[in-house]
Amino acid sequence: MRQLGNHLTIAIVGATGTGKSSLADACALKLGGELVSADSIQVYKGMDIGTAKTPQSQRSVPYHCIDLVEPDFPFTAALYQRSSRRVIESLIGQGKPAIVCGGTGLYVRAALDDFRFDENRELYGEIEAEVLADIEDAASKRQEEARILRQRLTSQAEEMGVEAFHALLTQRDPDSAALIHPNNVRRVIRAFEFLEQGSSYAEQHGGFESFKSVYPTQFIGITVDHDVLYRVVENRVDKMLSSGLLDEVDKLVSAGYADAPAIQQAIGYKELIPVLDGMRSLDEAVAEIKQSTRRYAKRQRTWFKRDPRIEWIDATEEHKRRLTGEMSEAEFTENLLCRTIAILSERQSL
RNA sequence: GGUCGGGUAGCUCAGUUGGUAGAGCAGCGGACUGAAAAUCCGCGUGCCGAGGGUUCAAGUCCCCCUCCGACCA
Repeated sequence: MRQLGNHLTIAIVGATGTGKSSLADACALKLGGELVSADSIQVYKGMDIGTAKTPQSQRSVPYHCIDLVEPDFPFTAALYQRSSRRVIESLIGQGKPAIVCGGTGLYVRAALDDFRFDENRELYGEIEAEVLADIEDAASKRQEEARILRQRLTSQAEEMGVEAFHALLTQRDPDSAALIHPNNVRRVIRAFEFLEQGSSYAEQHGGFESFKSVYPTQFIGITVDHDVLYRVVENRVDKMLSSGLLDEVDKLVSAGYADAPAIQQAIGYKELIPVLDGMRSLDEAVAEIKQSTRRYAKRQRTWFKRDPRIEWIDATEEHKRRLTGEMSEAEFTENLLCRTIAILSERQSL
């Protein structure tokens, strides 16, 4: 079994709560590989319960791309690409499979696909660091400059109004403007940033539809019917709260991270800050967390659905049995692992 | 038991002088290359509580029944 996939990278994807993490851990153990997280929030230190990071005690193999930076660090998909690829390449060098596991679609593609963020490296400068701390260093070199540009564009958008701002983009770069809805100010800003670097949003966008991985990769996706997944997700949110999510948020706030973009964006964090301030009830916040999680799961589904490389495993029945207690966590994971291995064997015999 | 108010989309409600309905939220679908757990786009048929009446035409007026709420006994 060891040889099975030792030259192969494995990606395990799907919406939150489908059971990716436990499968990926078991899979990595079985294949003698290591785990590479593809999650935009798990990269932050101190955000553990709310991001459902696999607790240290339950990790069977080394985990990478987790706890990379402090919550106020402006992390990006490009930085993720650099750090994940460094790990994957090193694992390939050692003949160990990398198990890439996560729900952030963009990060999965950044790690594995021919996505280029580095056409204009000068934005952040060359990052050749071996150590993660150096990423922070290298990034901070141009960080200030990038922030000023983005601020300038943001206030320009506010002054002009979205329509005029988009019209300006149409003048400067009609191809890119055609791809972006005027109301999507963030992306219009992004398109101007490309122009500042002498590149273009439209140009980059061209590669989106071609699903070509840079490493030989087997994609495994887990699906679960909506109603079942929603029940799983709601249970999980309740569990997070009983395991101290509120305390975790409190700690982050005390550490001065209340306004950090990561916290302001992350489901389970942004909703609880007003609770700590006494501005809203816990019940209300919890209901909102569940709702945002459901919507998030939907967006993830939409993202992964269009990737033709993914081999889907439907885990609806297994989740149902887990909910009723008929099936244990271990049996659940074992079941998914068997099906994953079957897919890998089939691939290898081709 | 009586009086008044109300029963319209999953929820909260609009609905003008009668011309067979529309907002917000929820929900669903979609997009996505340096903020992505973010950002953005699209989608509204529902026995208008039941029955009867007036009318060419009733969510809208009349009668009756029923349910909910408030008040009076």
